[in-house]
Amino acid sequence: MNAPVSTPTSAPALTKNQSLVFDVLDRADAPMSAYTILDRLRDHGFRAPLQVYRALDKLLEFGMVHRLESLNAFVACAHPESECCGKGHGHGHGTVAFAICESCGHVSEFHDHEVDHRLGAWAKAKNFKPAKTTIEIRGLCGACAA
Amino acid sequence: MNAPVSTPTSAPALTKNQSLVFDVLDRADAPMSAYTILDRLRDHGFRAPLQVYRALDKLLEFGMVHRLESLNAFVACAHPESECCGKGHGHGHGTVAFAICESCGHVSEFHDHEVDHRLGAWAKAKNFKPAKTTIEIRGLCGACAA
DNA sequence: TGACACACGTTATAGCATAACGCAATTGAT
DNA sequence: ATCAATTGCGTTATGCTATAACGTGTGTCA
Ligand SMILES: [Zn+2]
Ligand SMILES: [Zn+2]
Ligand SMILES: [Zn+2]
Ligand SMILES: [Zn+2]
Repeated sequence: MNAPVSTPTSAPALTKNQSLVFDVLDRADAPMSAYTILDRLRDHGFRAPLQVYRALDKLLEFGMVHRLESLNAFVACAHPESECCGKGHGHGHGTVAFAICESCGHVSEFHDHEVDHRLGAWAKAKNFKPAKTTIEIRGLCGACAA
Repeated sequence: MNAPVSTPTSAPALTKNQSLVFDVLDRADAPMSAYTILDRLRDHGFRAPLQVYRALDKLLEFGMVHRLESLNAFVACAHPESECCGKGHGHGHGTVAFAICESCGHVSEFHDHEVDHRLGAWAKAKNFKPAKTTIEIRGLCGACAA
């Protein structure tokens, strides 16, 4: 009864908890911390942080959610469809960058092939094997900077 | 008696606590968390996290220390001398990237002008005003990947 | 049927960071 | 000299973020 429920869609089947967490993030207009997500889901039976973290771990693994390291918070994936660096595992995409507005909280997710390339070139030259790359720009969005 | 002690060098004068914290980081061969720094300085009279965090805040402000967001840890600045993007406030440098070995903890700090340029161009196009940019590559260094 | 994998729930604990108070020393007017 | 503003410091308490360790239930597949 706790197994994932398969759906007619292409995305990986999500369990109930994973769906609840993803829906909260997908509807949010700013990054959310795990504990904020927890509070939003108290009415759906969530009682402990682990319920959130376990769902987040899976959603991160599926590539449906991103963690913003500079905020200790999470966002639903909203990367543009440009699959130029897709890695082929279904939804997958290459390294992505985030622009985070410190005033309104809005996050823009984008991919820049040249940035990826330059960082990859540095790694290759130094014989460094990248596993995960974080790029986050904090600042003010166009609307808030005006 | 708590005022900074001026020195014949060019760097900003550091207070006793700031010097102690910087020395610990400068001698370390891997990033250190604030609490680890605290433990190293118990013998020098440190008793509370705030003593560390306040020193770190100043050192970050001076550009002598960097925070690694993906690790919640700190490193002494070790950027190469290339001052191509120096901002002129003494030691200052432009956006810097970190390659962090998940096996041995070694951190390489580097600057890539083209990456800076591309991220700046994106920001300009989107009318986003960057305040601080984080670039961190987690992976395995040459020595550990062998 | 039994071994296994996986999602789940709960309690406790670990690790990271700041709020709020008050004191001491320095600085730089007036 | 004296006062006000600033800065650094020390302490206590608190809050936020994340994981360890345990046990349960359920579906899968020899
Ligand atoms: Zn994405
Ligand atoms: Zn904004
Ligand atoms: Zn540096
Ligand atoms: Zn290494």
